[in-house]
This record gives sequence, C-alpha cells and structure tokens, in this order.
Amino acid sequence: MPELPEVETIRLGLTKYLPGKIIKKIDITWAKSLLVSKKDLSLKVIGQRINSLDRRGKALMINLDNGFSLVVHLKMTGQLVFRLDNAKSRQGFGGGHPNESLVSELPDRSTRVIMSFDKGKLFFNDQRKFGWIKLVKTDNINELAFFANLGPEPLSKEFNLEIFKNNLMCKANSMIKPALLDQKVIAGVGNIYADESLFLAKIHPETRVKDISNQKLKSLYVAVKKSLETAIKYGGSTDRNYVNAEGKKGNYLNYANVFRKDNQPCPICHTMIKKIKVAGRGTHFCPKCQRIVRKKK
DNA sequence: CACTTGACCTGTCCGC
DNA sequence: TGCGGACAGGTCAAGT
Repeated sequence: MPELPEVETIRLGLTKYLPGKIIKKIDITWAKSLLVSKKDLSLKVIGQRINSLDRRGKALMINLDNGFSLVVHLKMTGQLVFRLDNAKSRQGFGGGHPNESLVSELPDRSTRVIMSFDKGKLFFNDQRKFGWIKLVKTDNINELAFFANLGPEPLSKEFNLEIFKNNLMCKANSMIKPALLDQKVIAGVGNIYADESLFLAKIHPETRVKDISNQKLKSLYVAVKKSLETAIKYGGSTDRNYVNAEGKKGNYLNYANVFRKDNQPCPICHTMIKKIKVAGRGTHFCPKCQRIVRKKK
C-alpha cells in the first residue's frame, strides 16, 4: 500500500533513470491499468521525452516535454520498477534482509504496462489491478478528480499548524483516525502512517476530533511530519508488495512502533500493542499510551 | 464522514 | 489435500 513515503522513494529512484529518456513503445497487458486512448498514446506519449518526476499525495507524475504528464496511482499493490535491458536481479536473500529484492525476472505475472526506452524499461506491476495511469495537462492536473479536492502536502513549507487544525475541524465529529486518512485533510497519509502518527502523539485512534486538546493537535501535527520523514529516510514500508524503483523492499517497518506489531510490547511502556478495527480499517495502538479523552462541556 | 457497504481485484492464510 | 471464506486497504460511488 504505497503511501506518501513509498511514492516519494519511488520518485527519487526513478529520477535517477528517467529524465531525458524518450518513450519508444508502450505494451499493455491489462487495459484498465492505462486509462489513455490509443490516439492520445500515439499523439501525446509515444516519442515524447521525459522531463521530470513530481509527486502529489500518493500520486506520481511523469512530466513529458510536451506539457502533458502521465499520472500514476499505485493504490494497494502497484509497483514501478526500472530495469536496464537484459538486467537480471538477484533473487531475494530471504529472512527479511534489508533491501531484499521482491521482484526478480520482469515482466512477471503482475506486470500490466511496460514502457520501453532506448535503454531500459519501466514496468508497472499491479497484483490487484486497482492502480491506474492517466494522461493530463501538466499545468491542469485538477482536471483529474483525484487532485481536485486533495489536501495540503504535509512536508511542504505551506503546511502549518493552522491549516492542519482548520482542515481537521471540518471533521470535528468524526474519529481522528478516519479524519487523518481523509485525503482532503492531508494528502498522502494512509493506514501505516496514521497509526504511527497517532502513537507518537499519544492519541487514541477513536478519539473524536473535537475532543483533542490544542496541545495534542500540535503533537499530532509534528508526529505526522516526523513519521513521514522517518519513513522516507528508511526507504518506505514494505508490508507485502511495496518495492522501490529498483525492485527492493523498504526498511521502515523495522523501525515502526505499532503498525503490524499487535501482541508485541509497546516500545515505551511494554503494554501489548492491540489491533482493532476503526472505520473498517485495521488499527494498531498502545492501549496505555493512547487513551480516549472526552472534553468536558 | 454520518456511516456503512460495495466495487474494483488477487494472493495468502486459516479452519474445516 | 483442497475448498471456501476472511482479510489485506486506496478511492470512489451508492445505499441507509
């Protein structure tokens, strides 16, 4: 489930390979993965040079020289892996070795789209076929529904405490966990970093937004940024499928506090981490460090 | 978010 | 062993 840190890690990786490359050919093995007409493909994509890569929330933009961008959303199981032709990756070392390869021979059975260059290929793999690639004018990405109501970038200078609080207060009656997952509030936070942020800020995931003190909101603001930054530093989280541009796993889950740590001791107080369901999502938290509060009227 | 469910999909795991 | 069902969770749409 690539979230902001995973997509950012992929973006950083692909930036080493793609800018300057000309798209020679695109092969599609699952039509719904590439939502671009044949006509647009031949007129606006094939033969175009890649200029740069951007990220907005969990979406990656491959900017072309002609003013169009291919927008990629990886959803749950999407991967973008660059390979030089005939390059073979070593098989995984096993045992959760850092940077272990998760993909070897490409294409594999989850490959949906292959973009070919003079040298090398970009593979879009997507086991569950939820991800998509769309084409949009670079300076008008809001045409896409996904961008239209997207909240602020949590790691940008513009994202300050006031904006965070204002956006959250639109959800005053909802629980904090689903509020954090709402992409209108902040762009790019998903299940992993919602749980990790709430742990760092010592807030129970089922706390109502309106019941959270100003001090806790500030802690949460800091915690969201901190957990995302730390995850980028460790190359993102590999829960199941995620790999970076080289097909390697991320290491952040080795440093996570609560995500997928149910029935393991809390790193602060050693109480067993619990897993519950909140708003339909698996949610991990420490029942002692993260208590529900209710504001007195 | 008011809140839940379903749709989109496949692979893995668990119980029988 | 094999089979059915639950589960994983990002986003949008639709139902209650």
